Amino acid sequence: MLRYVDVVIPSGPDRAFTYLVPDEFQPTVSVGCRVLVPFGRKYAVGLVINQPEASSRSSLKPVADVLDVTPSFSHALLSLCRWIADYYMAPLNEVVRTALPQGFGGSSKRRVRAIIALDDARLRELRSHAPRRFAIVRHLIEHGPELITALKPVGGMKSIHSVVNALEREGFVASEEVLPRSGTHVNERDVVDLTQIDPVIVQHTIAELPARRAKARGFLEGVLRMRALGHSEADLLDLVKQSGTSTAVCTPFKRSGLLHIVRRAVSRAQDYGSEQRTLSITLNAAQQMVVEHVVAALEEHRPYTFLLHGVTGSGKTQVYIECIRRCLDGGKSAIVLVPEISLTPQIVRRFKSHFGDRAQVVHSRMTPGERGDVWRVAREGSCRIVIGPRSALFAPLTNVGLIVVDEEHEASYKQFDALPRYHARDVAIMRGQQENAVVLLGSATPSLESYANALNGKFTLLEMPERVDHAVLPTVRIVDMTAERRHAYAQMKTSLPPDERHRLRRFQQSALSRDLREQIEERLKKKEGIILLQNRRGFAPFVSCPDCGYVAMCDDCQVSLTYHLAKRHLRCHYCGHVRPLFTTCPSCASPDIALHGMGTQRVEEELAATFPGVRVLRMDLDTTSRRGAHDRILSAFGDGKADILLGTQMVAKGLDFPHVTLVGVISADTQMLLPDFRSSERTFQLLTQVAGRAGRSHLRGEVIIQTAQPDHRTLAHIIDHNYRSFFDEELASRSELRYPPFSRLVLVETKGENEDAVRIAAERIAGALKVTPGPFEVLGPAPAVIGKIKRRFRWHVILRAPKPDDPSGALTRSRLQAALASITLPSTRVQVIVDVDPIGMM
DNA sequence: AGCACGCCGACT
DNA sequence: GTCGGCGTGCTC
Repeated sequence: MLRYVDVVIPSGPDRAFTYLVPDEFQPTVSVGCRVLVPFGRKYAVGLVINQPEASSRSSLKPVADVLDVTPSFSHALLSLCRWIADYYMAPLNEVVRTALPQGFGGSSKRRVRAIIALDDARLRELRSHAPRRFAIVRHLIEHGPELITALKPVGGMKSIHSVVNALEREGFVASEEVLPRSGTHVNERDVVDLTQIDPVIVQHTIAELPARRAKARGFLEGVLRMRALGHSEADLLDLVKQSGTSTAVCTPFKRSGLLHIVRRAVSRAQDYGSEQRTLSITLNAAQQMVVEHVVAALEEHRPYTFLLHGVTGSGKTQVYIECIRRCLDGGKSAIVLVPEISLTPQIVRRFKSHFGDRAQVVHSRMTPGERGDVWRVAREGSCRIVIGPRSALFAPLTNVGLIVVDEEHEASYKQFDALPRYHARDVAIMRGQQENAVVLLGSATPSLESYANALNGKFTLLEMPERVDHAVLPTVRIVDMTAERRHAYAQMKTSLPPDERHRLRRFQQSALSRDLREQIEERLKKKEGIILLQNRRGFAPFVSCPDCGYVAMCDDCQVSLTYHLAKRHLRCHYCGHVRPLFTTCPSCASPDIALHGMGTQRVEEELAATFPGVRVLRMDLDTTSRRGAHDRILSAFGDGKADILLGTQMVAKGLDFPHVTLVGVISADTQMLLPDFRSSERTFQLLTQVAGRAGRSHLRGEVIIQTAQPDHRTLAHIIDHNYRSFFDEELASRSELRYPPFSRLVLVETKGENEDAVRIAAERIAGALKVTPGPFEVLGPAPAVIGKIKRRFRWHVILRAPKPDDPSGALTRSRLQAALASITLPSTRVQVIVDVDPIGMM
């Protein structure tokens, strides 16, 4: 009998803990099950990762409860978590936490209640000598029991725990642990069983009701209405709410047998109201070919990775849908990864219309409960397809046959701001390997890494070079904004009186070149759609004093503040702090301001001034922060309620509006000039993607890219729609500079409020690495490009390991681990962050 | 990761 | 005596 379990605790430290298994749980507990365990003074959800034969410890606590009948984590999923922990140098418990739905890996919370009367003499005494403690007790008496976290602001103190402990010792309060959410308890609701109803009798009852029972009448009428609509069940609470009564109305009806009320487990897993019927798709020859390759691999039941390179508008989604259908026909399930931003209702509806409730969508706007429901139905097998961003990768589906990674080049697949810092595309490939599943990566602009893998034989390359329905790729033109500027300057000068000409030093250049302006004019006349990209939000990205050169900076971050027009304030795009625009320069008291650069708000304003009456929809972080705003903007544009869709990179992703014939890029420069070895790749991807929004029907599309660097190499490949020539050139440059895919990078960041401590930590880490012999070079230490974010200074050390010297990266990781273990940090308040295969290095 | 505990110093 | 700030150590 295995009487012990090793448990990792998602909300705990980076270790496993051993527990005893009481006899009653012996039959149910196994590796991969979630358990509830006593941990310190709390109860925590844990995951069984091992069942050891024996334990050397004398005192072990017993498992308090088993939360799964069948394991939540299959062997394959658990070993995937182990791989992530190892490869990304992340704690296993953190990996498990990300693999579980939000909140499912929690621990108990302490709830405190008062056990003293308000008029007690001891309380008066407390009031006089410890007013803050008194405030807590009074709050508890007045508001009832509270979680200790809710008490923090009441006392206005930092260390609330010791205070509550003291109060508990002295008999003022008592506390208990509230168990964490575990997902074992299904939500239940009361429903009226409409199949058991005789409408004639109900009608009769309604007629018999006395006049004063108008609400009961309304309730019964609601029941009849639902039945007439063809429903078999009606939610009791909904009926009650509609008739403005309480659940008490139905008790007499229940007793008389008029209504049958049953309790139902309900799931909030979305129902988009779509039918289960399977729509047929007609695939063209190229699409058919791709599907056949994938299906052949599915039938082999061996891991296989395909890279589908299909130009924008080549019909990749149809291919995914057909592949998934064939996967389901083979009795297997599927996962579809999509970048968060492209989880538009358009896409969701397409999947839903083909697969109905067999497909479930997870996205960031869902509540934790909704996500938990999807996870549960995936586990139970009632849903076979999970669609979502990064985290959908961990869906507890069994028998996964296919994993689709749409837009595989998207940077958002790499988690960079939390542990584990994993790349969902790469983990998808790993999950495919471990579960003998086919992985289908799709993109119009594959990442350099993936395309290189396709050429070297690790992946199989599939191509769709043509658009569907005989649509053709748009023509792309470059407009030189420096020439434009010279022209505008000359014009402005000649229009001024001679004695003022020499005083003109600066003028505000227009966001729109003459060429773009003419094209917009033409589309407006023809009622064709226009999309404009300006990848910067706000009005002016930086603000300065024209007299002394002072630039408004964030106090907490090393970045300039952006002026926002709507609220007329300055905002930090890193920490969100806002501050009013200065009325006089804080440095020299000059009353003037200079607004520099061009954000979406400024472009919006100029469009309104240039084209009176034009209807512009702006789509950026500021207009899409509210739930559903994103969708509202897109459907408004799709319905022709606006002429121009203007926005940041959001407008580049996966949108399909057949009436759009013009795409304008206000400025390609910000993207091209970023100090990052991937900036060319990003530029190519962003501009190709946004260009792909034009001409997706029989109407020919046109793209205008404005830039101050018309000769930039990347632009030539975009004009030609030539991915391959871009790839070859960029690969050569990566080779020369020894960047990925020729090497593997690991970024080590130190971070903290004490600048010296952060610097010293980085120096020690770099020092230790430099004396560690290993197949890598050490770059740095150096301050990060953005040297401070949210008051915390940042330093970087970069490891670069040529691929041939350390193909798996294992050597680099173990040497780094050793180096980190060998040093002491100057302060515990310096954080060390390891990012394997970093995506951004700013 | 919490959380407790022990120390010092500021403040009542 | 109360509280914050900080370092240190523990959780099966």
